[in-house]
Amino acid sequence: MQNTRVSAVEAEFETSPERVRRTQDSFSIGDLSKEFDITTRSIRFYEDQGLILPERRGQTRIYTQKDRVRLKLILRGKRLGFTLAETKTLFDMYERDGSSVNQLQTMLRLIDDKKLALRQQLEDIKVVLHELTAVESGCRAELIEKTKENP
Amino acid sequence: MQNTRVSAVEAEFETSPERVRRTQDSFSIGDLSKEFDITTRSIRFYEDQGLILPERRGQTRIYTQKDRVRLKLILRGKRLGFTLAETKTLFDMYERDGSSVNQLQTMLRLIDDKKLALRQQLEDIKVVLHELTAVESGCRAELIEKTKENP
DNA sequence: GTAAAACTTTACGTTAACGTAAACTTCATG
DNA sequence: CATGAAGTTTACGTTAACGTAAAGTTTTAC
Repeated sequence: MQNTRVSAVEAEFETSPERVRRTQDSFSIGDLSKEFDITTRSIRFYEDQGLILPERRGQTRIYTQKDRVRLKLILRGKRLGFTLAETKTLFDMYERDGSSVNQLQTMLRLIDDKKLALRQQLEDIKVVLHELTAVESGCRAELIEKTKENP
Repeated sequence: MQNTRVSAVEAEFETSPERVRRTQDSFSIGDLSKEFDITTRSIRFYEDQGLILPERRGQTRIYTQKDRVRLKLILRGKRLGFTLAETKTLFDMYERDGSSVNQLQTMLRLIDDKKLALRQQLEDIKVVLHELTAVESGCRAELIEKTKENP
């Protein structure tokens, strides 16, 4: 009974069958597109890019809980500014290295890069906001001049 | 002798011939590409998009001070987050309305839009930075766990 | 006078993440 | 059994701002 506690990140990857029995365990592409409010085109695109690999019943795609979790992770990644390629890297890494120490380190590197880039962006935006305010002041002053000239 | 003072924005548009006599009054595409550290391809592209209209001596483009000033404005616009299309709108407006009250108002609207968008971006980035930090903490905690398990 | 440098036009390629359209099959339902 | 919903594949289109290559002309330098 060691390891009753499941880490947050792994909990999203490993689908403990017992805990989800009460909900579905397979989904159509429509189900998922509704649940996550994305188009079926997007879901198929993620498959094209090698991020998901649903089973097939004939032609039709059948998605498991694992696929569903992956979708969730893809979308979270997007919110965090990861490209699909970066997210795929993490997935591939997890495939090859279940224990995933490697993956965690890669994730940390990615996060660090993102944070750096975002901080830079933050600074840039602040600068531009100031510049914009300056230009704005200039414009206002000029407008007042013009309005004086032609009342 | 009224109007000795020239407004900042107009000063960039109107090239007072007397004030620039000591420098060149025509430039090659190479001159400008070096001065502004952009490729000649970019300069020709701006022409394609209708932002500049240099004279020609035969095939060769001859740029005047006015063109040079426009280039400077294009680049400033880019720094401020304006698209080429937006900058073109301002140019076109100036062409049709030299007095330019209209232009100033449009500029103010554009600036306002940009500021709003940038502030939104700023907020978004802050949120993501926090999320990233949270995920990072999770990863670190997990790494420590893993390292304990397999010393 | 010739070779290199600078200039020209034309036009396809790039990036990311899908949108959109066409043309088809499969499934459920009244 | 027809029809409409949901699914499928294929493949071109979108956006912004150029990059890059090819193939030609003109100018400058020695």
